[in-house]
Amino acid sequence: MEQRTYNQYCATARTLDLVGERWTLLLIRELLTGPKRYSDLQAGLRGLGTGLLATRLKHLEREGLVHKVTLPPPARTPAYALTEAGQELGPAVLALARWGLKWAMGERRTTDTFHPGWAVLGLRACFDAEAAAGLRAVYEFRVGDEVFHARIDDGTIETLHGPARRPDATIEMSEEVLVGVTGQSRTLAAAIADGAASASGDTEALRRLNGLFRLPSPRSRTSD
Amino acid sequence: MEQRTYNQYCATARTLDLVGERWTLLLIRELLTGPKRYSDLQAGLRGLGTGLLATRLKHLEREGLVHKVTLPPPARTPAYALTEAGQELGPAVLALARWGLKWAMGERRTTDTFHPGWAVLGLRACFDAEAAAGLRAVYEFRVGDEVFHARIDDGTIETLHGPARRPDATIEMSEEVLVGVTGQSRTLAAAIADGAASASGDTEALRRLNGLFRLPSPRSRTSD
DNA sequence: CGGCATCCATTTTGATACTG
DNA sequence: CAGTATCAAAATGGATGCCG
Repeated sequence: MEQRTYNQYCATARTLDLVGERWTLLLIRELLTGPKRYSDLQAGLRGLGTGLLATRLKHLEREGLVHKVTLPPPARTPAYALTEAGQELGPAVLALARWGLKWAMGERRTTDTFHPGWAVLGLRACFDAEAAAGLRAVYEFRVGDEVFHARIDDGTIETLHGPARRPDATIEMSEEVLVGVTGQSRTLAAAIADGAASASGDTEALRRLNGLFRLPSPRSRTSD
Repeated sequence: MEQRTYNQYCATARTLDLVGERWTLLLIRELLTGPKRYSDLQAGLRGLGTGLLATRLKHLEREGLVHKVTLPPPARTPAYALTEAGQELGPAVLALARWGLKWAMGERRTTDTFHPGWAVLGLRACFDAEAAAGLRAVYEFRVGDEVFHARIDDGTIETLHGPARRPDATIEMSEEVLVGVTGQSRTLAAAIADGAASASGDTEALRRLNGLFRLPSPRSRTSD
């Protein structure tokens, strides 16, 4: 089973040799918000069969982008995490996401799955480092039965799956509302203002929240 | 013939629905340095059959990322160019390239093809906007029978195929030397210093050239 | 649950031959 | 040169079955 390659001495092609196959970058997207178990990965990637998932994981492991870990007690169950090399694909994945937010989102189709983690990663894609200068805050997001948190520290952001230890502020909303925010049919601020989302915690942290993310104005590709 | 999709309401997945198929991002990479004719695209993408190239181009055209143009006189031949939406994939492609420069380059294999344009795009990937503050210069690169130019204007860079109208400086080298620079077995400055590359033109422009690009230190993925 | 193996229907792709 | 047409080889997806 020879590995397929573009056979080009080019940085882009070499990267795509490693992560350009179908599902691979989405697998990495899943892991960018923290380690995940096999079944969680399957759940996040409907359509990816168990066999292909195993193949992809083994490939990424062999190539040093992913490694197998054992979740800390009380879980003690095996999971997959990104190595440093894998983590550093974050900027590339987020660049693809930024492009998609501007040029490809549109409405949610009835056949589209949706997971809150994708929107949380979208926050990271839209994070405005300059607007966060001097801010140090942890926000917890509760959506349906999923919890995420964003840790902001003076121009840097980290978005992880799971609860925060001591969040400065907590924002809670339904999955539907988050879908609306993702597609920019409403802003997070508007959702909070009209009660579709509830926010609590440190007033100053909440006040600064709105300015931290700069969403691109959606554009149509067909009319240029 | 239904188009395959991940069926996810996620910006990354939507982007990959459009440009995630094999060869597509490399096709866009080719066009990032300017319009190209059908046969030039084939030449840059060995292994991509003519049938698939036609399919990909038609798809990208239909999706509004590429449009067909007629090259200005005296060429007057049909070519393909990126639309605004297509151009804006530049940051994503360059992010993949930056990752590859750090984590995936290694040596050139005997089976690897190489085109100077890829290295020129690599320059764009490594461009350090802060280091270019206040600089306005056009550099022309001659490698083998290919010519490119980089136009730098106070923190922005544009790298295009073809000669510059009035370059401030010209750098010339063989393809082998450029391969060495790409793989970081030697720096551009060193190549100029030891005569492997020749540079001429405005002294000030040449003096600032070296600081403009920050290459990542190559790292191994297997030993972390 | 985690993970690999197997079988099979569909798609994608790669390589080449062919046409205006 | 710019593509179409054709066909063989891979890759994918989906279902299942197995084993610890």
